[in-house]
Amino acid sequence: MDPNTVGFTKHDHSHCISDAITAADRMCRDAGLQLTPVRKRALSILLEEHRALGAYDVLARLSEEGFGAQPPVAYRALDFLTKHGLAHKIERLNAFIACAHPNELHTPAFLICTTCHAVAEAETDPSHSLLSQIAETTGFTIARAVLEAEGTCPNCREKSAA
Amino acid sequence: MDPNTVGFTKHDHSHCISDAITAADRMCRDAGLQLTPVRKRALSILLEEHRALGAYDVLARLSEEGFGAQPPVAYRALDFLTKHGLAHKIERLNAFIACAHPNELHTPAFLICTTCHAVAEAETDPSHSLLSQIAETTGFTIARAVLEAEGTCPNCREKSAA
DNA sequence: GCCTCAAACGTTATGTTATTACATTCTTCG
DNA sequence: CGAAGAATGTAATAACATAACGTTTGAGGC
Ligand SMILES: [Zn+2]
Ligand SMILES: [Zn+2]
Ligand SMILES: [Zn+2]
Ligand SMILES: [Zn+2]
Repeated sequence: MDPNTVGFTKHDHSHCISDAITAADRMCRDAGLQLTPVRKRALSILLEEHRALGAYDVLARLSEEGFGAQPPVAYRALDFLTKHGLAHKIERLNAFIACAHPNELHTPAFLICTTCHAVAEAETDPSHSLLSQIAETTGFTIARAVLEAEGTCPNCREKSAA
Repeated sequence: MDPNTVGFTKHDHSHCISDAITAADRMCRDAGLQLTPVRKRALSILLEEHRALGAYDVLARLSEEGFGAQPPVAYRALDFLTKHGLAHKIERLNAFIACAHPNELHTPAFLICTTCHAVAEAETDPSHSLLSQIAETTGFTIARAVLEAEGTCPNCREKSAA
């Protein structure tokens, strides 16, 4: 697996935001979805931070910029983004993060560093996953999977060893 | 995998509660832990229901029975139970469920039926898991994993087909 | 058995996350 | 244009969770 896939590495952040927005724009156009100003701004806020943000964090920034100030403003935008694969909810944190692999259909897995609070999104092969196997043997049909691991990222591990 | 492992099947419920309580009693004694009345009752409430209960559901039943009526009463009991492997938190539901495999050290995986709200706990082999593999290739150290799948259980699938 | 101290418990208060309900505006399309 | 549905805004409330502090209890040392 490409380490970059997993997000604990440095990268060209200025480009990654604009690229993601462009991709989202095109995806929505192609799918007949409305990437409205609030929704687009909510996505760019998540992209800028590059970490998991609570709905109220997003809301605060949206309302500063003239959008509505009530919770549904943030929750609706985030619902749209998560529904269409542009963002994901990290259940363990009750927080949201921009998708690192849009376009591609995927079952994301997240690695959450409890020290620096970085969150990396890894791609998984759904057909080989543990849950799929369990589901197969029991007759359960999976609609959505949550795969999240908490622990220490390589960077923090290194620092604590030093 | 034994289908019973996974909890969508019928079973001898009267025994499963008392057995689990007995096992918990012994486990706590052996480990030098105090399975106090609130904690024991919280566990039996989870066992009786055999599904995921919110902390406030547990609290309501505890307070009816003369225990404290404030949220920390429930949260503290549930924290104890989850910390020592007698119960688990289902992150997707913000709810708690009695462990189906106490004693054994395990990384539980849950199958959540969105129709009947049953929750089954399956055992996993941590070393073979997807997350472990990802972690290994990226240098991430996993402390705790959340594996939850939402979908349709065999019973509900059958009914909807009929 | 008695004392000490940490753990457990109870309560008040508050913080955080999320939804319901309803009025208004914008878009789409015939 | 006009109807229908989607998107937005706001107010109110529900649901989930923790902080802080005083009191009780009981495990473990003497
Ligand atoms: Zn970036
Ligand atoms: Zn880290
Ligand atoms: Zn378990
Ligand atoms: Zn079901």
